[in-house]
Amino acid sequence: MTEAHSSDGTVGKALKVLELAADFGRPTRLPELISSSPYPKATTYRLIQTLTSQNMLQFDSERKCYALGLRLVRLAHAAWNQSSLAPVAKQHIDKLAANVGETVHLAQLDNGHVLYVDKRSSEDKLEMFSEAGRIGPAYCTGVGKAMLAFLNGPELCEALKHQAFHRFTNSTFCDKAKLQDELRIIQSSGYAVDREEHEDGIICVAVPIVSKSNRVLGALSVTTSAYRNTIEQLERFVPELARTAESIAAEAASWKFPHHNQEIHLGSR
Amino acid sequence: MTEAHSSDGTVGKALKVLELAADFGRPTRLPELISSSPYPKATTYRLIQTLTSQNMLQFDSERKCYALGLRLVRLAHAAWNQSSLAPVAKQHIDKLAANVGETVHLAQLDNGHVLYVDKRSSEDKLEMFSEAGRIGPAYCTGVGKAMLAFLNGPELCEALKHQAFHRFTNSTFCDKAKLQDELRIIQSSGYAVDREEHEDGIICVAVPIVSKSNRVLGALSVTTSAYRNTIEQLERFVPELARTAESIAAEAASWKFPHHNQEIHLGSR
DNA sequence: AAATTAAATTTCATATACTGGAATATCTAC
DNA sequence: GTAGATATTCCAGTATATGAAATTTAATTT
Repeated sequence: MTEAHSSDGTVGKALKVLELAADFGRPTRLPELISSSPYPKATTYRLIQTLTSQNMLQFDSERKCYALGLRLVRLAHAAWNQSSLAPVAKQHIDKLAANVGETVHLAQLDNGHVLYVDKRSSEDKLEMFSEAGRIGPAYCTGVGKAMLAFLNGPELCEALKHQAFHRFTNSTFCDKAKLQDELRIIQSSGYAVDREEHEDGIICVAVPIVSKSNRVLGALSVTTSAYRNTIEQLERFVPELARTAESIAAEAASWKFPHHNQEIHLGSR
Repeated sequence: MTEAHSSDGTVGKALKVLELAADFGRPTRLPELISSSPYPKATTYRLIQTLTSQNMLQFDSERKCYALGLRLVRLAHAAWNQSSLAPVAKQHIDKLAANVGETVHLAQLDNGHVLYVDKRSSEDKLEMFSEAGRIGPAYCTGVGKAMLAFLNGPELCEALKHQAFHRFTNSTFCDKAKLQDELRIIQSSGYAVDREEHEDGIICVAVPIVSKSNRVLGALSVTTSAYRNTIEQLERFVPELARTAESIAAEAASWKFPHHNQEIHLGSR
């Protein structure tokens, strides 16, 4: 239903090109964009022009390359506030992180992938966007599996289509069947475990955040180093993790329209 | 030249509608969007459909409202990494914040407005998007005035068009002439001061970050409470602030293509 | 400096996708 | 059950996007 059909007319194409620019992960030259685009040269060229004129891309005239525009950062700020669990979860995560003394991640599902929307870390200073907005695989991360396990049939089916099953480490589950077995276990236990499946030396436990109506809203995890802790030690955190997830779900439900249109007096756009 | 003409065909209209949804600052109902849209009902309706299908908006079926989509958060993460000064400036800001022991802001100009892209705070924990992506006025903030002062003629002219000159506090400069006088002072002194012009009780000093070729890249500020410090005390930080700005500009210049396309193995979008 | 190659931009006839007033269907409330 | 609001679809007319090819511009080589 709410699938991102690759073709929603011109707008879909423009966003596809924008996504290409994002995928390069660095400022990109016109020919690179054109050749990686599924659309003909002239079409791609004009879409890029339009996106640039709209500040969704920006052109660096010295280096002759295109990068994502800052307008996206502004829009994402609004998106993060309006649509992510982060503002609702903030207080709860603060408390959780303080109690467990390990890194806490808040993630949501975006197109079958894990989107990290917030993070608390004992050591690091704040990392802002360098963390929030990051994406990762769903099939081999704690938060990813926790969310997948509680999706309903069609949702799961859709999400599974997007899994790459790339082998990151020796422990990575590389096929759908094994993953589905694992998901069943998670369903009954209520939490997921990542045993260095995504990154060597990194383990975590994660729980889903599920609404009253059984919709998966997101997931919460506690991550640590495999050299510092064992899975068993992490599992001690599960009850508190689960309690926090519940609180977040409850607050998300009550937070109908929490954000009032705080007046920002700016001129024309 | 690189102006955001409100009409770049369908794409421009779609983005305009997206912007409307962002401006509400909260999940919005269809009629609200339709009536605030400059386009006819059916057109707006379909643009919303397209944006939703593209995950730029998301529809909350329980509350029957549209909110900005998480795809924006993902895209913004890439934008922040590629296009903002934040990744380049990170180390420098860390050091600066540690030395001055006050809140440090990194901002850039977006369509005549101040866009905060990073922040270091002595007290607060990390605040992620709640800070990064925030916008503010240029004409009455330290970072804003610092940037305006070093724009060239056409750029300044363009930027001034977007200033609302709303009176936030008793100290706010409310007209263009006074602002321009102030900008001249900033030009010669090299730094800007905010004497509670935007928010009562908040003062700051700011310096622009200017490239070798004299282009304004951004601005850096140290903020504090008017009750804790005086402007004169803040001015002691100006030399270090200026040095940091220079380092950032230098590093930005050398950072041609710093980000290699770190392989993220995900499935299809 | 001329020649060669690559990159950026424009042209233009065509086809397609967008448009929007109005009709209709669907939901809500009384 | 009816009124009023909201959501969605129709469809002809048209503006807009399309894309192969041509042209201009810039970068490299000889």
